[in-house]
Formats: sequence, structure tokens, C-alpha cells
Amino acid sequence: MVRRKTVMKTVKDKKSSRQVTISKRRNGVFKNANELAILCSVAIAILCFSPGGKPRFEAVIDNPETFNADGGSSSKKSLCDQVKKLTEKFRDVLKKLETSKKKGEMVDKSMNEVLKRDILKLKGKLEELRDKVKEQINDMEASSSLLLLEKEPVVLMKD
Amino acid sequence: MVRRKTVMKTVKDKKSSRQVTISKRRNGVFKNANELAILCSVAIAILCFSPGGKPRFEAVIDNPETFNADGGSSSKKSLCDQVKKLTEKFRDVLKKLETSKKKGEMVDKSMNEVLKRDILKLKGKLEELRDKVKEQINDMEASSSLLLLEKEPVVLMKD
DNA sequence: AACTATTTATAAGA
DNA sequence: TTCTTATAAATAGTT
Repeated sequence: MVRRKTVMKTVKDKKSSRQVTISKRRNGVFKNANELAILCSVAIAILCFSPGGKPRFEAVIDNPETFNADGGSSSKKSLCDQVKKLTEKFRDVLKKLETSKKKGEMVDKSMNEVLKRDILKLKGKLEELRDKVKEQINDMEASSSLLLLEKEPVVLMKD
Repeated sequence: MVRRKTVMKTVKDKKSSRQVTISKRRNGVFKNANELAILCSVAIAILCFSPGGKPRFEAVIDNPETFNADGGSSSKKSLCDQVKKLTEKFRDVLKKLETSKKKGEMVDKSMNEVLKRDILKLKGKLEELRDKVKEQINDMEASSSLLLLEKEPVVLMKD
């Protein structure tokens, strides 16, 4: 948009010049976002994925006091919480990527951490249930225990 | 940064003027991010939280072709997948917020969907286990069943 | 919500 | 890649 006005919607084709443009404009976006955050106590998270196989979490400009402010209507509080959590997850993923790049490590090992945690929780619940079943069996004859199990399905929450 | 150069690190205090600045600069950030996405096939997600109780997911400028590109080294593919999934979650949260704003609905109802899904999965697993326990009890005397339960803890995965 | 004097960003060139 | 610079774009203060 200078020397000659840039025509929008025209995708830059030549690889090297596009890379230059990405670099320049991305810097601009982050600089302005950073200024907005500083000047106005705004929290901004920006994810930028360049084409050609190099997805990167580019920046988090995080202003904690913004998050601590009361969200006003209580109906939006948990939505705010959700976004917070997702933002934290993004940060974690970035951290892992950065760490693996620095150390030259494979990152596959830490890939399924969330799933793993869920499964461990499940395992705990299963063991809990097993103990309860054992308790029930201890307290009565085997036949009546079976009846009890049949009559009381596992209900964890109301639908 | 015009008429008078803006001094950085000075947080704007007067509420109304700050709101004007946020509005102007936020528009600038999104416009430039949008142009970057269009010109260079870059995917950008921006989360912006203004202070004073109005956290909002402001924009996703998503370029699907960027995500479809091969991430190069295979060790990074699943990390890329993670980022993709998180981005999708962000999008979902935005969609819910936008929908609720348009319809004037409360959003609490859809808040714990992920948790709910997890719990339903868990419920299924628990019922599965209950059935297995019942089967075991059916196949032998109550006393030996108890022994078996004690000897074989629930193992879902190797540590 | 518009205007405009300036500052800031940047496309093309070196 | 980094710098230079002519020019376009953004915006702080104002109306």
C-alpha cells in the first residue's frame, strides 16, 4: 500500500516476496495488538499459521487483570472460563513446540497427555466402582447382590 | 500517534476515551490481520478481551488450505492436529457466544458440554465394568469372585 | 460519527 | 535478509 497501492484479494504468488510481506505485516499486526494491550488494558491472543507446513502460535499478549474482572452477567462467566482454559491450552501446546524445537526432541511422546489424564481419571472411577461392588458383595449373598446390580444402573448425572 | 505522538505504556484512564481508542485500534488490528490473511494465505485467530466485564472472542480469520498443508516432519503432525482441534474449539465457543447474543439467550445451558460428554463416556465404561463383574460372579462362587477382584485391579493402560 | 493533521506502516527498490 | 524511502494507511485530538 505504498509506492503502489496494494490490490486486495490478490494472493501473492512468488514465494520469497510473499514471505517478506508476511513478515512485515505480521510484525505490524503484533505491534499494533501489543500497543492496544498496553494502552487500553486489553488482553489479546493471536494465533498465526503461515502456509507451507509451519503452523506456529505466534503470540499471547495477556493482561491478567482483564480476566480477573467480573464478567458482569453471570451467564457469561463460564464462557469466559472456557476461553481462558483454551487459551492456556494453546499456550501449553506452544510451549511444547518451542521446547521441542530448541532441544531437537520428538514431541510425539507428550501428544496424548490430555487423553492420558482422562483415562487415568476413568481408571480411578472404575476402581472406585469395583470397590463398591466388592463391598456390596461382602454385605450380602451373591444372588441378592446380582439382583441389586441389575436394578441399579450407574447414574452419574441427570440428563 | 497523530496530532500528538502517543506515549506508550501510559494506560488511558478516562473511560469513554479509552473505549474509543479500543474501538479504533481494534478495528485496525483486525483489518490488518484480515489483509495479511487474504494477501498471503495465512490463517489467523484473534482473541480480544476488553476490561470491564466484556470478554469477547473477536475474530477468526481462517484459511483452511493452510491447515491442510503437510506439516513436513512427521513428529510435528500430531502437534499440528492439537492446535487444529483447539482452534476448532475456539470457533465453537465463539459460535455459541454469537448465537446467544443474537437470540438473547442464556449460554449457561451449553457450558458444560465437553464435561457432559466425558461423563457420559465414563458412565458407559462403568456400565461395561458392572456387566463384566456380573459375568464373573455368574461364572463362579461368590467367594472366588471376590478373590479374583482383589487379584486383578483395573488396568486401562500401561504407564 | 466525521474530520484532518500528523504519525505510522509498508511496497518496491537497493 | 535488512535498509531506505516514497507514498498509503491509521489514528489522536478535535468538531
